[in-house]
Amino acid sequence: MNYWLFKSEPDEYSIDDLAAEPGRVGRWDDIRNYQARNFLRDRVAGGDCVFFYHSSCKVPAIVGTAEVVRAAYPDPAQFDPESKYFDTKASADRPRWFCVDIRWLSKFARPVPLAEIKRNPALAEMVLVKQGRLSIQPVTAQEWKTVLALGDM
DNA sequence: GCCAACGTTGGC
DNA sequence: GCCAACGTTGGC
Repeated sequence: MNYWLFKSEPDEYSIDDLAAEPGRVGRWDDIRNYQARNFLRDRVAGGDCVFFYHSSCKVPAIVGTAEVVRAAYPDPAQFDPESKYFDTKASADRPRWFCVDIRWLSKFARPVPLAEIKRNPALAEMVLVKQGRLSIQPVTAQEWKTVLALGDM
């Protein structure tokens, strides 16, 4: 069982949008960054736990949790000529982009802002702190526990 | 809206 | 096979 952090712009898809899905299950798609793609395709597995992070907004923060209910499968948008995520170099037998399904688990009583994470010595090694601009990233079990305690009190 | 970090692309 | 250009991401 692994821990992850998934970033999403709340204007596009927020944790409340996930909670509003049928069965609270939503598709995590539109990933078009190779590092993120590789994690998604090769490492993210069913049953893994996910921090839901709101990016590119007023207060970037970890806002809740989800679980992976379906491991990587080809992102349908890459095959759809009408989609802005259409990719001419992708084919059914050689898909380039992948997505997973996740289920809403919790929304924090209190979001844990990026600024606070950066100040916390216990979280100094988080990929979120060390490397920006990565929308799918691993989280350690210790980091998971620490952030949960901060947000879910 | 600027620009920095990262991986891929493509000209040579 | 080098490396500059480019696309994506995302904090500020």
